[in-house]
Amino acid sequence: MLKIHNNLSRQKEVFTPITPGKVGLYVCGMTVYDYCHIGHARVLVVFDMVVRYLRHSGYEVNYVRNITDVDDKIIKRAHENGEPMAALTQRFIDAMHQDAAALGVLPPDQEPKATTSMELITAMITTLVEKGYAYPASNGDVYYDVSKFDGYGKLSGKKLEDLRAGERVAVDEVKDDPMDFVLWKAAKPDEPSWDSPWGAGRPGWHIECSAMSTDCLGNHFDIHGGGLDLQFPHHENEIAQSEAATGCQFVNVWMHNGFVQINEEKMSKSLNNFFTLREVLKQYAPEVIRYFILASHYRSALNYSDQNLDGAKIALERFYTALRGVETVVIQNGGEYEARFCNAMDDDFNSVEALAVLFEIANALNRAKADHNGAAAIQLAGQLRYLGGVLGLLQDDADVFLKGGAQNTGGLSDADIDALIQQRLDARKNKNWAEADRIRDELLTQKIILEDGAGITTWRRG
RNA sequence: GGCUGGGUGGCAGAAUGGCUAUGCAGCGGCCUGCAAAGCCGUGAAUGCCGGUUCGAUUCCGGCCUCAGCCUCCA
Repeated sequence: MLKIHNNLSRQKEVFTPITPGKVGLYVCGMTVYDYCHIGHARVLVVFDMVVRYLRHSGYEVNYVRNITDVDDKIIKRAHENGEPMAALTQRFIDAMHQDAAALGVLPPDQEPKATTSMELITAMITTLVEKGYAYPASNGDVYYDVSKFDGYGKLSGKKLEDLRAGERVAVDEVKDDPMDFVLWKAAKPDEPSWDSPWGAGRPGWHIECSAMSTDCLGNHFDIHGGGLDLQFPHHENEIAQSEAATGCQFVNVWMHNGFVQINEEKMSKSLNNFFTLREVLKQYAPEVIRYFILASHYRSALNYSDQNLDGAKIALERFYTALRGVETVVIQNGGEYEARFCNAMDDDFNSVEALAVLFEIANALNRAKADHNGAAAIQLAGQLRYLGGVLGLLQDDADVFLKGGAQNTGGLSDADIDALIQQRLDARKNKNWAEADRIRDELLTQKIILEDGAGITTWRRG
């Protein structure tokens, strides 16, 4: 029985889909004007894990993840670069898809873009204006009137009066209320724009998600996710827009993943303390990053550090070392471990405890190998790969992972290494331990670690 | 100022009203020419102060402290 922490109620609830057996899931994706950073990687991986587990549990999932391809920052960046907005966004959409694929993130079922959803967006704004929830302002913008929506603040736990008294709310002359937010922005000269009943302009950020999510999944759907920083105001505003427009509940379960922190501080564009995924991938294998993300609960803060990434690498080495040398046979279940694995995942996607179960399988697998129990080893290896696959992990060939190591450009080729190992085997045969140790040390300076087995020497990159 | 969520062994990081996390590191042993990997064993924790309870790290209250939201942000 799957339980999910619902941020709307701030507690774990038994998950009950609107339509039995089916799940509609919408996740706020990226604003494409730069490369993905580790925070984006976390959203991608966390909800990929959620989708994989929902499917493993037998649900038919319709996973929608949008792309914001028009907004102030994009327009600014395109202007700085002196390139058309569409060229800029396409470049970073392609980059994002590459990054997601590297992390083993499966493509969403639908990936709507703001710029190709303008009719939906203007239609929803029209409805909001007609119903009296929105008003055109003197400057050509259209604003949402928060005072008209009773439930405003229910997701973030904020009260309008507190928000108005907040330190950082700027007073804007054209708004009726400082908390009103923009649905449609009138175009300034040289800005990309679309026609609308209120003149040429572009959508405010929040409305696109209301329009696209209800279009793809219906007025009322199961799960909406995104980073914790989107809870307010973005998701709060989505609720206000969608529920005012449709007259029914928007979303049953709200899920937010925690931040990636660096030195105990949130990693963000505005603080300029972020690492792009591409930078990190120069140092660590993609699966190491995926493991690092899943080794903390999705709602906790995730502290980025070389030490923690190194720990993730070592943990994966343990798994792949256990899998190495065992014939790969596809097994479609986790055997005796499946129940505990699922109990962990059913508890609000507790991937950390699920990984602990995988370590137990690795331990049993190592014992089976030590006991020369080949049949048991093959079975356990299959179960480990199967359950690992539910998390999107351990699908690589063990030798490929272990010999791949860090970004080893230059240095010794596999053939060079094999030749040196052969020389060393000859030396060992002659009990020339000094020469054998010399070769081993020489390889170690290149971060090649040798492991002498029964009559065979294996190696890996450290 | 208003509102959230945290503080667990050397590190990372789960869980729990009484019993075991898990990984890394440490210590002892096995294996090895020596290592590495692996196996077996082992020490080590619940911010502070009260309360409830036979018993609290877990529930309640207060305090200290950290992070976050209230402005674009995954």
